[in-house]
Amino acid sequence: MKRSPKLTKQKIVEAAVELFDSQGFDGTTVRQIACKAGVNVALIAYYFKNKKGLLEYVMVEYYEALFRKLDGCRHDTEWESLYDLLRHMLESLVRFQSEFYQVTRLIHRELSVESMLGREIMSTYLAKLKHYFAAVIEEGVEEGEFPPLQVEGVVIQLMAITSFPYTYPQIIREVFYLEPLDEQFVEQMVHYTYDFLHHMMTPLNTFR
Amino acid sequence: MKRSPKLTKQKIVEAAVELFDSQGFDGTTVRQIACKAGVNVALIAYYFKNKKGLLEYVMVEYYEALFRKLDGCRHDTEWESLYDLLRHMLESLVRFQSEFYQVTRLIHRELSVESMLGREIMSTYLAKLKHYFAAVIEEGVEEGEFPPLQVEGVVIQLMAITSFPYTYPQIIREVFYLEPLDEQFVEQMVHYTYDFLHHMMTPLNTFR
DNA sequence: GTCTATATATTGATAGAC
DNA sequence: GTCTATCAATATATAGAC
Repeated sequence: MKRSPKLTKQKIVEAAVELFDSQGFDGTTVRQIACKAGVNVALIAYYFKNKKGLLEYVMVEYYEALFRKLDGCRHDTEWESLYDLLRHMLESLVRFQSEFYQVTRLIHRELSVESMLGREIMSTYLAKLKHYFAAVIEEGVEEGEFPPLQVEGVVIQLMAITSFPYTYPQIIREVFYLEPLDEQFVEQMVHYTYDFLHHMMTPLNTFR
Repeated sequence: MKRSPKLTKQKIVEAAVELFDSQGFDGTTVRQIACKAGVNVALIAYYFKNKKGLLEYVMVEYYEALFRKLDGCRHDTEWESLYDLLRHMLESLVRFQSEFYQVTRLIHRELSVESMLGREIMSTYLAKLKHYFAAVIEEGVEEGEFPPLQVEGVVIQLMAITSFPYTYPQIIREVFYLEPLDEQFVEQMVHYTYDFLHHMMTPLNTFR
């Protein structure tokens, strides 16, 4: 029985995302993926060369989609200040991470193990992500819209705040009894981020 | 050739920490651990029952030490306000995570995979950690030292900010070109955390 | 406490029929 | 594109000598 190639490939990706997310990359076998996807094991090698190739495909797809969305903030939406743009971008980031929460978690986890692939992802996509936000902040500082602030420090903390609930959703669930995927929580998260930003932009602070 | 049991056990733990940290739990074999520790493979089962038991031992040891240190903030050091105590506790947390950076990273990573052990660690130690900080903040709010604020939200963000550099040290290194284990960086981190706290305590903010 | 030797299972990947 | 069958490597865990 032949199947549409597009469908088979997609089913493998979906199964892999689910299993990599819940069990980790090394904790997942190609057989489990094939079984969950309802396809033959050999098809993983056919479409993705090997298990690592499948992981790489998922990671690249995720970041390409993220940057398409962030580019949309720059060009599509109307923003009347850099502060406004920054808020748009941060909200987009939070919502993207929430929407693709499984890939978000699995990427961050695999990023934390020492590997070639992790290093490549960091040097390309994470460096780009940092630059997207740092550039806007730097521009705001230069134009006098923002007070002088340590750009890198702000970006690190923005990354920390926005990623935490989606890399450790179980902590949010089992320690704080909140549901990180609820729209209510997402709005709360966006609010937190806005507040943090607002504080950073308040000149009277001692933040250096 | 007989060896001191204390030494052998410790050598296994040290090797395991290093390998679990860099390669992940599932990515590490008991043979690698035994080899790195310079002991026989069978001794892992002798001392820790199995690989999972070794991981559990490392995690429990880490959190027990952390809480001993945090308890020290409450009782040993002199603090003249709850704000002061909170700062002491946060600095202790940051420095502890920096000192045992390998275990910090491996625990956070393994916490992000769906497992019985992870759930147990969360429901005991992370819940306790949350309570340690939440209790001080709540006390401060009740006594009027702090303005009214959403305690849980503050704790989530404190956890996010303080843990990020030690769960993703490679991001700090390869994207921001900073060394997360330098005393200079640690001081910067403590400073960030203090600043965040200071902002939260400033009543004029819109943080709810 | 420490070792060797081994049982048992499972892994990722592929060759080749269809 | 999809399948079966299988290879070769590696995994954890343990039994039993020392």
